[in-house]
Amino acid sequence: MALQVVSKVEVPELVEKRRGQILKAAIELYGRQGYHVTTIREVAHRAKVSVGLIYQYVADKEDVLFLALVEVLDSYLREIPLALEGLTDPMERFCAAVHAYGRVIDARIDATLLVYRETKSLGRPRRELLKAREIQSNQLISDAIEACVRAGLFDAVDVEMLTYMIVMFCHAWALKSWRFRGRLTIDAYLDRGLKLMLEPVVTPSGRRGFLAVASRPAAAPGPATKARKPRRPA
Amino acid sequence: MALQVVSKVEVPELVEKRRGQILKAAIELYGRQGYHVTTIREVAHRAKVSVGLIYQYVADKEDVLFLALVEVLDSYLREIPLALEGLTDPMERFCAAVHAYGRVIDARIDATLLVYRETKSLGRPRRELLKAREIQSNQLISDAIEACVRAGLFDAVDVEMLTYMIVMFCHAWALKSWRFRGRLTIDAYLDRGLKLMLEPVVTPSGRRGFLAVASRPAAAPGPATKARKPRRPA
Amino acid sequence: MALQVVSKVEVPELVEKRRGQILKAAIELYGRQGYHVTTIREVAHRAKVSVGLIYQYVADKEDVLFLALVEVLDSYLREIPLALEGLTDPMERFCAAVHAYGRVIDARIDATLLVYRETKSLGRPRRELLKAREIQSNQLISDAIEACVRAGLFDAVDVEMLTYMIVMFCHAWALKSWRFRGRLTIDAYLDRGLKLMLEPVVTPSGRRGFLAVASRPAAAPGPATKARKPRRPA
Amino acid sequence: MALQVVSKVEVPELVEKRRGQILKAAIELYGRQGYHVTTIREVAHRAKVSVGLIYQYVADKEDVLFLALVEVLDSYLREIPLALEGLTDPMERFCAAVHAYGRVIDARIDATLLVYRETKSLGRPRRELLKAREIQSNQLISDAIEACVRAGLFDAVDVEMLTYMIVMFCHAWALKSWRFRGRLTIDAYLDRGLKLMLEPVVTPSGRRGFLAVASRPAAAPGPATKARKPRRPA
DNA sequence: GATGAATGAGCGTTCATTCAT
DNA sequence: GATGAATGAACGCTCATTCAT
Repeated sequence: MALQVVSKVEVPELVEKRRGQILKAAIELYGRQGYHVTTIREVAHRAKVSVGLIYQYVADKEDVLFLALVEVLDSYLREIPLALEGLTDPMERFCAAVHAYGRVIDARIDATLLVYRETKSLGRPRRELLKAREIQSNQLISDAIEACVRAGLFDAVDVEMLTYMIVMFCHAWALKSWRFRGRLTIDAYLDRGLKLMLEPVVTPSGRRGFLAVASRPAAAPGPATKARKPRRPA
Repeated sequence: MALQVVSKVEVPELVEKRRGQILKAAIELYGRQGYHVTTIREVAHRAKVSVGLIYQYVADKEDVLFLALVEVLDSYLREIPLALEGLTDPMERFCAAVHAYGRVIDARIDATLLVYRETKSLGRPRRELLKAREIQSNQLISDAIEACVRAGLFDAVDVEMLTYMIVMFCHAWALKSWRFRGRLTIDAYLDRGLKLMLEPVVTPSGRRGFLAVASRPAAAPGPATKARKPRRPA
Repeated sequence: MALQVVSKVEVPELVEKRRGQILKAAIELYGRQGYHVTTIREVAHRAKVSVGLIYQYVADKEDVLFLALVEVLDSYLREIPLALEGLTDPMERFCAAVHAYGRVIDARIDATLLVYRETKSLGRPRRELLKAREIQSNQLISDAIEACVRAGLFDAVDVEMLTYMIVMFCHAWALKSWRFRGRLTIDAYLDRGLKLMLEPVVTPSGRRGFLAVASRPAAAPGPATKARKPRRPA
Repeated sequence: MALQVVSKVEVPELVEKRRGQILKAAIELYGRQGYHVTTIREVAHRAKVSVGLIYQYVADKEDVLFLALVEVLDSYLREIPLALEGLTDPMERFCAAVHAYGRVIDARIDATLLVYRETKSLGRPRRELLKAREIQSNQLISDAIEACVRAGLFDAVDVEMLTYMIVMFCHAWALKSWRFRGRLTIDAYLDRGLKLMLEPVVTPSGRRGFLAVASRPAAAPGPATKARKPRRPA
């Protein structure tokens, strides 16, 4: 199938390791310079392997792009659940999810833009697979929203639309990074946005929890955010 | 300067006409297939001119991209003021501006995505020029917001942030068109979004006007929106 | 015939005038940058005419080269007899001829090199024509030599070989101009060379005349030679 | 530096071998047709390699020209010392040097002309390097002259001027090959020229040696000269 | 007669991909 | 499994030449 990326090498650990090297290099280079402008030679060089080796783990230059984009999307899918571990309060979980999402994006702005810029360079079926991955991320957010609704913390809302707006707002941090970067931390940015978006949604009973969560210092800073300014309560 | 695109032909009308042909073809092709994948030969062919002719009006392939992106951004700057002509009520003007913005985007989804995808392929100074163009569009929206604030229709708000959210929301129609396209018209999409975003912002006195404007059928459908389904009141 | 350069314009004075403009520009540009590197556009620009005009007086880019080379060679054929006018003494005529030759070359070093560099770019028959022109120049020199021989001023010599050496010596001023230029004037250069070459050739009776002619200051400096240092008698 | 020609392949033997192939083809083609008229494809074809391969050993077309010209000049520098090996008599060495020079030129007339025709196509620094190479060749000749002077075989002469004349005379064999080729061998040509040029220079004591050397049949014909006619003693 | 916009063949160069070692 | 030299299709771009005005 066009979806499969075939490797001439069989040993799974080797495939994992080599592809890891290659993709790391590729994501950096594609993210910085763009996919089409980056040559396989450059990727090989940066990954400290030979050109030939790449073609043992991948059939195509396009395969590299595909794997790279999948890897970026997967990193979102790994990070968000990680941030949720141990949290039980729905409001807390919701906020944690959004912040986790924002932070992965902030940590890899170029990679995020890469997804936006180069998804179209892929064939139809692979684009669909990527879309599915994105929907999975969204699901993590909308699950958190629905939990809040069920817990009576949010009004009954158009969950899909709200999810969509939140996700777009997170992505916008990367898409328009020149606008707020340097002036705001990702966390401050998210809090301001959430407050605006949730105002009409949070129930009176949810409001306390929301305020508490939103205004407390970020629980786990993570390596993603370098500077952190005190968030000013709206 | 790197910003200037020089033409070997002097006659301004000819430059206008030929560049028009070339850019139309380029925007279509770049929008559909991507910039790097599209050859100058393809552009020439689609514009029904010879390869050589393109190079009489442009110094290199990157110039074509630059002019294409400028043209797309300029079309926004042309359309929004057009939609405002004759309108005096601030609320009406605000809504008209947003809907006009949304409609140009809807009319040229691929072109909008093109801007997102390929701006990075340009050199620094040209990227800055494009950013300036975008800020001009945003200004049109934020002016409309401020007028509403002055008229007491909106609360005093963080105008910059609100503008930003609205703009991103419009762009999102293109960026995530697969999500709502076919299920919603651009106007319905905008109304739903605006309602969500403005809820905490509109003053009681503004509310009547807002509802009136937002729920009436789109005044001038324009050529942008093909299908139009009745908007369901939220 | 391939030798003919056809003009679309009939009026001979016009052809003369226009070709003059074109060739002046062409010789300058070809001489400085080389024939292949120079575009017809550049020639047109420098000649202050349009590209199209050139093609009314010439069929080909190669035609321009051909005419240019002919013009250079013809200028030699014009200058040498001019310098001989009024002179009757064979020895004087001989020296005048050589110096005249040297001076045209000095005056148009680039043009002379052009002939060496680009003759091969022409088709066979035209190359032959050029060769014939060169032989005509040589004839002027060898005629002068033979007159000296007949007058008993030179021994009976291998006239052909001597002519050849003198001609090459003149050309060498252009071919290796970096070697003596600035250190010697063309006249000093010629005198030194002639003395060396003629030593075994001049008869005792010729010697007085030779010394007299060779060591007197150049009769007509001409515009060609800028600096002029007193020739040191060998 | 602009002087260096960089190769993407590191292995020195391979570089040597491949460049050898490429340059052989290039010198032949450039020599026959001219540099600008010859395409890289033609060179590749004649060298029996692919176009791409050339660009692994050279950065651009101009590099090929540069290496070609250097190779031609170097072949002079290799051949002359070779012809001197084992010879001790200054007069013998002088004649051997000149004949060796003449023979390499005769063996590669087109290559010699190539140097004259295309040196100007190179950038300044490379042109200087070539000039330096030529001066090295000249040095070999002038060293031989000076040895003769020291041995009392030549009068004290303007060594520089004499060297220059001899060198030009050798080059002239190529530059004006149409004149004597077929009628004279290179050796006969050289002997005649030398006799003329050296007449006023050779001392009585040197004369015997000179005549002996000059009129004996060429010691080592070498592969350079194909036809050989008996030299007629002057 | 003169112009210069338009054409398109053809060149230099790149780079994804292969395959002998 | 890994290497990197070799290939050649294909692209961006130039420029001699034409021809409508």
